[in-house]
Amino acid sequence: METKGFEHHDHHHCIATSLRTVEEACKAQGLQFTPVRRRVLEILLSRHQAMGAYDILEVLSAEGLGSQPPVAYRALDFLVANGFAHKIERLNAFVACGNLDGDCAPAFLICRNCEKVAEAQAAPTDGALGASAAAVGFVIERAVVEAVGLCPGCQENSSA
Amino acid sequence: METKGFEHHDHHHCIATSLRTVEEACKAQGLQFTPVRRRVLEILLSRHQAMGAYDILEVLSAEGLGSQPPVAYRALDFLVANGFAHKIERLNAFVACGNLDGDCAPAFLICRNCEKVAEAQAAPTDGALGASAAAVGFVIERAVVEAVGLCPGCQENSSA
DNA sequence: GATCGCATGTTATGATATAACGTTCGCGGG
DNA sequence: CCCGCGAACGTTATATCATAACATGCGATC
Repeated sequence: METKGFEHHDHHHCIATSLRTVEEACKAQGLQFTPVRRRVLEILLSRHQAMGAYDILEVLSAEGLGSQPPVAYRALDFLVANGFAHKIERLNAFVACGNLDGDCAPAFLICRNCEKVAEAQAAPTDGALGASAAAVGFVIERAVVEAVGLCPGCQENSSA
Repeated sequence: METKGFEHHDHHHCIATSLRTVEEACKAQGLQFTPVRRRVLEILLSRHQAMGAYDILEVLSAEGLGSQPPVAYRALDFLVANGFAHKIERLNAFVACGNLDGDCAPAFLICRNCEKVAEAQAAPTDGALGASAAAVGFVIERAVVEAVGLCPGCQENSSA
C-alpha cells in the first residue's frame, strides 16, 4: 500500500475492505473480534484523522456500547496490540492501520492544521538511526516515527 | 556529537559544559536563563534518563524553587522551545538535549528496561519517509523519531 | 516614576490513562 | 449435566499528565 490519506478515495469501500480483512485475520489467529472492538475500528476507519480515546468513547456511549474509559481503552489496546490500529503518541490519539497487509513499520505524516494523519512506510532501522544504534550496541525493537507538517490541502489554504 | 548515553562518561564535565553552552546561547539570543530554568536543565542533565514533569517538580519543590505544576512545565517549555531539551512523547517525559551545537533533528533510543535515553541523529526527511511525503505533497516541518529497545547493559542482564 | 513585558506564584481544572474488582458468557473436563 | 476456567466487559475510583486563568514581582524604557 502506498502512502495515502490526503487524497480522496472511496471511504465506504475502504472501510468495508478493512473490516473484512481484520475479521479474517482475527479468525485466522483465534482472536475475538467482538462488537465493541469492531465498532471502534469502524469509528477509526470512518476518518483519516486521529481520534482521542474519549472521542471514541463518546460515540460508543451514544450507541449504548459502553460509557466508561476502560471500554474504549481496552478495545484500542486490542487493536493496537494486533496491528489493526496505531497510537499517535504526539497527539495522544489513535488511527486505524492503513496497511493491514504485510508488516507494519509505520510512520505518520500529521497535518498540524487539520490533524489528518497519513500513514507512510519507513524503515527506521535502516539509515542513520540504524547505524547509530548499531554503533552503541542498542537493539531497536520498535520505532515511532511521527512527522508534523502541512498536508497539501492546508498548504493551499494557508498560502491563500 | 555522536550518539551517546549508554557508555560511561564524565558526567560532571558534561553537565558543566552544557550549562555553559546554554548560558552563552541565551545571552546571544537575548533569552533569560533564570534560576528555575537553569536548575531544571541541571536536573535533566544529571541523568541520561527521561524525567516526568512531576519528577522534576518534586526536586524543585524540595529546594523551594516552586511547587506547582506550571512552574515545571513553563521551564520545560522554555527549554524545549529553544532546543535545550526534548520531550519524549512515548514516555511523556523530558531529556536534556545531547547535541547543543548545530541543528538538532533528534532521534531517541529508549531502553524499555532501564528507561535511559540516548540521542542519535536522524535525517528523517531523507529516505523512505521523505520520499513518501514528497509523493503526496506533504511538507515535513518537524519529526519525532523514537526507537524502543534494549540498551547494551540491559541486553546483558536480560540474557544472563 | 509610570508603564510595559516577561517571568513567576497560585488556584483550579481539564485531559489522558489505568488499577481493581465484580459480572457474564462460552467452552472443555469431570 | 454442571463445574471451573479464561476472556471480555461493566463500573467505580483514582492515578497521571497538562494547562487555563489570574495575581504578583521586577527590571527596562520612556
